[in-house]
Amino acid sequence: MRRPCCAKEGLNRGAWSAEEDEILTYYIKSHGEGQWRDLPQRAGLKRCGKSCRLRWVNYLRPYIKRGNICEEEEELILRMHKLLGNRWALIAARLPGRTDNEIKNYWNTNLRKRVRDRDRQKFGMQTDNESGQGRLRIANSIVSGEAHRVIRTKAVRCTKVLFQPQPLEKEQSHAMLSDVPLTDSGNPLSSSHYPNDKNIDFLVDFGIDDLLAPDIDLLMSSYSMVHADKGIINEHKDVTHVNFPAEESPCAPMGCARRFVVGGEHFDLNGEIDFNALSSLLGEGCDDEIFAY
DNA sequence: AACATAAGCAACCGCCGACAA
DNA sequence: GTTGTCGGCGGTTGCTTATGT
Repeated sequence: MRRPCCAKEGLNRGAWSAEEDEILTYYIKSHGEGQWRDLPQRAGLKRCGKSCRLRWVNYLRPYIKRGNICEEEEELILRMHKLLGNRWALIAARLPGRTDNEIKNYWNTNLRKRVRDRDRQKFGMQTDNESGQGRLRIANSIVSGEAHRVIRTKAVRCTKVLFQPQPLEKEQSHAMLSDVPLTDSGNPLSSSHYPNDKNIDFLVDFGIDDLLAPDIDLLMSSYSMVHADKGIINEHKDVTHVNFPAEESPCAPMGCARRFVVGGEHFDLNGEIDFNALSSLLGEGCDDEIFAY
């Protein structure tokens, strides 16, 4: 039987006071993160451990950016959401200083409605205003990113993928896809497995996630270029290689560790795959076909 | 000015996967 | 293989603020 993360009685709830923030920040800076269950007691906070973690992660942690999501970030969110669905933590991981909660809130309050209206225009449906609906709380399958089906895929073994270290032009993005994927046995795939092959075997053998990682790298690199121009960020400029150490990637068919390195930082890619996004990525129209395996 | 409604967002809840015993 | 714990995630709630009437 799972015990609750903390005793609920006598604990503070709701908004955090400045004093609580100070105590939590001081404690974590001197003792480090982790041990959230016991942290409140040790720090002298009348809060649930989960609440402490959430407060730290979403608000108190250093280098958190708040508000003013710029156009480039917004574009990145839209594209990532199209690729990954509601995987807020994954999306936030690609937006330095942003938290999953902020991205989620931003999507729910700004982007979702906008994209939904766009989709409805596209499919000739009513807008919210036209139908007289108010604030939507329940999940709506027509909501963007979900208007087309999102499929959970099985990953395949992939032990190592290397990218050329030279700087990439945007036009070269799709060329990244052809950077020596490996088969289960570790051998390079034949040219028949490359993206312009419509054969479904391409998806099975190549590994759908392998397609997405480069695309996300592209997103990051293009995003970084824009921001580097503005002097905002530059830490993601050098997308140099993708590496899947065999010992870290047992890569059973159900779960391949999808890890890539951007500017020295490691990212894991675990996500639902949007095949429509994939089709646009590949420049192939597969709207009418759903591949599941 | 007062009230109603909508929007924004911090925080909570419950579930799940990873891990250890 | 089973059970319990922990940390993390996504969905949802509810309070606060903004806007409309």
